[in-house]
Amino acid sequence: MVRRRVEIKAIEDKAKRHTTFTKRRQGLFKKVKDLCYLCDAEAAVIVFSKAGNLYGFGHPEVDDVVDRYLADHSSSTLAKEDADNAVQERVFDSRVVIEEADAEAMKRIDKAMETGRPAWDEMVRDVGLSEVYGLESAMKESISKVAARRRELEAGGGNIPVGGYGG
Amino acid sequence: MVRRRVEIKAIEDKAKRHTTFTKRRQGLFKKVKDLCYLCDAEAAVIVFSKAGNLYGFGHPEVDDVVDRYLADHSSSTLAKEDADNAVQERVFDSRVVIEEADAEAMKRIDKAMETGRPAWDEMVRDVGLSEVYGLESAMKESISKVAARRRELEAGGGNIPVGGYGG
DNA sequence: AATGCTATGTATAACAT
DNA sequence: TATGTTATACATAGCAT
Repeated sequence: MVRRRVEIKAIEDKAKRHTTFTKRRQGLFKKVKDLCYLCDAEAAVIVFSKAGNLYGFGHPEVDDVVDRYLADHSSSTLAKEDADNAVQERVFDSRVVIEEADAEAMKRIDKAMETGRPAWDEMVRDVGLSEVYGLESAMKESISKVAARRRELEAGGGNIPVGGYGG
Repeated sequence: MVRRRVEIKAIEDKAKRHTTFTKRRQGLFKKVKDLCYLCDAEAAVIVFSKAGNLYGFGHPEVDDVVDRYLADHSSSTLAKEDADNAVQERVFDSRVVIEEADAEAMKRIDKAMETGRPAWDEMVRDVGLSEVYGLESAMKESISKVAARRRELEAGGGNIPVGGYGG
């Protein structure tokens, strides 16, 4: 039990890696919780293990924070800190891009939607940069609304449409 | 400089809260980075300060992890740890729900898309639970592809369509 | 494999600038 | 208000079960 200073490099031994992953993941989630409580913040962590398992913690909920992230970050300045602690800034105002791309792109998008979802996916392969920005932005906007609607319904308050599929 | 044991409750003093937020956020990001390096994991943290500012860290990128989360978590079991360290399980296989809701719901979705994006948003208000599951799931699937396509284009490799809006 | 223990490394609260 | 210093609380590597 000497615990030498821990080197930050990939742990090769599978059992050891798993133990470290479990312990540090727990510690990480606690840190997030404390940060939220202490500073009245909202936060989420999403972790994929090497094996591909998904672990998440969020306050108030992972999904809430992710939805807010999707709604916010494409129309504001995001300060991202990369792995070397350098800071990169990215400014991206989706509304401008949408206006530029709107007319022609939306025509193609609507056209593709008419023929059903598979074509929708394939269509993405042929889309240009401005279009993809507009498309992604529009979808993120919508998905926020859809997720909000889902939570509303899950909470039990939703108004089921006539002839709908409630439940 | 006595540093008494820290109580986990809201810090009222604004200056102190800000200092704590900054320091703990930095520490948190480092923890995530170390976890990823040590255990060959992928992870992202998203933090909204009380003031509403967005901070993020991810390996390899916040967006990559969020995209993977959106693609994965609605079709698998997610073990979520809540604020009290209890564990909740939520199983949600979207594919089953899609099949159930598909025919009628997709007709309405396509119909709404034909008339443009505003109607798309409004339509969500009238959608039922099964439909909203199918809709959300389909959108998450598609947004993954769109985001992937965007990154591809941003990396410079994309094939700009004829008559497109490249740049 | 998961959990408990404890020596020790690390994060950070209070303070100073 | 942001950054640096330092004493101390906290997280956790190594080991045992």
